[in-house]
Amino acid sequence: MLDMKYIRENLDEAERRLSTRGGDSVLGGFRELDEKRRTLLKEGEALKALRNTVSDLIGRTKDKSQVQDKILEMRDVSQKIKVLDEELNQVDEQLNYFLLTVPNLPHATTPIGRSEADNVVVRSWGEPKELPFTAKPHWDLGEELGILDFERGAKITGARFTLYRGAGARLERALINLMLDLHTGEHGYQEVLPPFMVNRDSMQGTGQLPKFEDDLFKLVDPEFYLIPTAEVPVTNIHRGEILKKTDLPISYCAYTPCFRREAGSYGKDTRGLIRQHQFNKVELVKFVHPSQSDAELETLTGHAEKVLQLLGLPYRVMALCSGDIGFSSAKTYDLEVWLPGQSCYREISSCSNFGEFQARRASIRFREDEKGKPEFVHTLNGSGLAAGRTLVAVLENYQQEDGSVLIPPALLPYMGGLERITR
RNA sequence: GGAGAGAUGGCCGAGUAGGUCGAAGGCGCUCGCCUGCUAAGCGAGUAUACUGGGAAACCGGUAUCGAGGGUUCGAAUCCCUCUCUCUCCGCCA
Repeated sequence: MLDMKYIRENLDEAERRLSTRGGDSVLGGFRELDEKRRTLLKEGEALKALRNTVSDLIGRTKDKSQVQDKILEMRDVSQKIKVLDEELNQVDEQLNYFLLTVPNLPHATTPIGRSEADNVVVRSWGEPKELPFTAKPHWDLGEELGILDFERGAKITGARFTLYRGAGARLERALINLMLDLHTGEHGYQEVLPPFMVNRDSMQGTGQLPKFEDDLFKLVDPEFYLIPTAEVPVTNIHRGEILKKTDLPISYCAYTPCFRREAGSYGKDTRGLIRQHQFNKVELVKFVHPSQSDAELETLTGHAEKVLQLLGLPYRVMALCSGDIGFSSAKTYDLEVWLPGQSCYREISSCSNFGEFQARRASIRFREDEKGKPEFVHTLNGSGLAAGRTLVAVLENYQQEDGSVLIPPALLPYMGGLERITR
């Protein structure tokens, strides 16, 4: 959520910065709504002030017959207040909805661009492997090795659900454990295990609602939502809180499954594990002092990269352009891992700085000075990493000519002695 | 699922025959005084949001006692609905 005062005082600038995201003007109608609100507010509050003082007088008067006329007068005033309040509530609701649907301002360093094609390669690590034989995509490897059962996943639930078996299930768990151990042991994150369903307020706090309801799985009774990422429950840990400045930065990492409707992607990535309705992910979340968020995005991205480096998986870091960053994000780096089976780079992590956008929605603050006003913290998060896609990358990069898959050295301690997955 | 109790400021905790309660008191915290040091003691201060005025310091208004609605000139206090917490019983991993 943007600062209403900022929009009020810098409407043109805000509009210009938002326009770099593409699409239509988003701030139209704000001025009118805002002014209407303040007019109603002024009028209503003046009447309330009057009522308060007169009611006070009535209260002090012992003989109520002396103030009978005042009582009648205030009865009218209250009626007027009620009408104004109702009108104000409507305007507030509109304004609030409006504010909740305006995306974040792109960061000054976010490259300007229209689409994915305008994203910028920041750096690369490792050499995309040229295998000395025809590389298979992971769905073939997984089925042939009997570790990924797409048909049964579909039978049990439906399309985009997969049953992992044996070494496949073990490999996914190994990856999750490696990531958690790395981030908690080496990078200073506290591990948390949050609820996988959240309420509406939490979804609104991080920006999924009210705009992206279609992307979510929703439970009817009670009205909960399945989390599309651990970002939601973990960022909301501190919703409505004023944090101690000395506690910042706060760093959490969490393993959770993630549930996404993937509405509007019917034709895309229909094969394999790339686009599932349920997938596993280890997420990194930080609450930081506003002056530190730029630097923290770099370190957090580095923490995610470290996983790929440990696994020996070639990747590149992309700075997403203004037209491609998410609704709540000011700046995002995507990590894209090399997949020999598909001869392309695929997103495996997304690391974002949200500035105060989420903190304002969720009211997460701190005080610069003991007596100072509360200010919003900055929030960041990044996948460290998406486990399913990491498994894909391991299978495709470590496949052998005979169809077996070697276990990367970093995972050996987690695989119970298994060094190679074979049929 | 059945029966009961409760939700007040950073924390604890008053306030239930409606009025001067943004809210006593205590603790904590901040500043000052005092004091070989520490502790104790003394004094002052200590919520948030919106809004009006002001360059600012700051001053004024409104709202907030779990959330929403109602009664009333006026509600932390009365009524209704919801949420959450706790205790007992049942059930259950």
